[in-house]
Amino acid sequence: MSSSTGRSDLDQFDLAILDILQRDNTTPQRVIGEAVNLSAPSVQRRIRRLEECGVIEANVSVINPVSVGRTITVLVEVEVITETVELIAAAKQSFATCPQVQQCYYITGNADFFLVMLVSTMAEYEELTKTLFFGNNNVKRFRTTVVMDRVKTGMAVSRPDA
Amino acid sequence: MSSSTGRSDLDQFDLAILDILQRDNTTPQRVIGEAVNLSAPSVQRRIRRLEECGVIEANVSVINPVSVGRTITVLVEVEVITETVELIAAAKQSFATCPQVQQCYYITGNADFFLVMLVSTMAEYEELTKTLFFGNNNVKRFRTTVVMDRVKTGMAVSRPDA
DNA sequence: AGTGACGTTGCAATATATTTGCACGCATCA
DNA sequence: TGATGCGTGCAAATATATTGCAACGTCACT
Repeated sequence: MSSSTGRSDLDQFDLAILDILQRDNTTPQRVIGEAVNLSAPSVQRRIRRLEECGVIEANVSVINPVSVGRTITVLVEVEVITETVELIAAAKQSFATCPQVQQCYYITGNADFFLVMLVSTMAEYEELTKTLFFGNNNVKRFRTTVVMDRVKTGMAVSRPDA
Repeated sequence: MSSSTGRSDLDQFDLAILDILQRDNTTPQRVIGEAVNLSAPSVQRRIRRLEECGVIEANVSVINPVSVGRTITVLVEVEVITETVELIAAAKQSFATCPQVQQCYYITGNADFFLVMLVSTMAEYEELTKTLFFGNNNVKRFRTTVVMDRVKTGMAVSRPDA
């Protein structure tokens, strides 16, 4: 019952802790405790709870794509032909498992999918389109946009109130 | 000279470490060491180097937006009227500082910006459009798309080879 | 009001992880 | 050949995370 996060009664302490962890999750619990006025063990137990109930989904390092050669970010809007449950599931699967697809959203509106992709060269991207889009009978159309500036990136979620 | 990551000669050890850290950066150095065949101190020194040269940009917790009430993901394509350096910089600034804007890309093509936004209600979104788009004389047009399924999210970058 | 169950807290002790000092190995290059 | 630089592992030192425990508050029910 506590796998996907339904309701979570997060108090101000939890929210404050989450704010810090979203910025830097290597912050020592002692320091977090000082910041939120709680003891380190208390912080630790709250973090554990947040992890167990799925509020904290992951703890990750964010790396610079350029440093591993992924210099180009492209955005792709994909429109499919038929929207059956099976075909949509198959499309989700194929996009999600492609290493160059960093993010994939199933959307309303004209298009059906929106992808954020990281590639090393445009040649690599073109190659990918052959398998990902042209190779998929159910893809009607796709529109590619190249990113000039990654103005703001990340997974941070700001709290509704503050 | 080592602020923004230009060249980085990452060897197989570094890449293997980054793969692990991108999945779970709470993995003990000892465990990482066992996985990549290196001692814990060596792993630690490599991680420090990767952080110093900007390969590792951040260490963060990823939280479930729903758990803090941000239940709706919307994608927005924004087209501006005039593309002067100053006006573009101003737009970047206003998008980047908006808490509900999780990601912002400056793009080629018909539109000029692409935003990933997290909001609690559509009413909240509508309110935001008043300040962010309608309130900006330089915004010609914006197109809103609502996300039905966050199929794949995250900031992970897969290595070009493997 | 009294009482018991429950949940959370802080402190102190313990376990675990990170960081540093040091000597060694292995390249490159004069 | 010998000096230098860089990275390594081991072991010790340091810092951090985790757990046991007693105490406190809240709530429901007597």
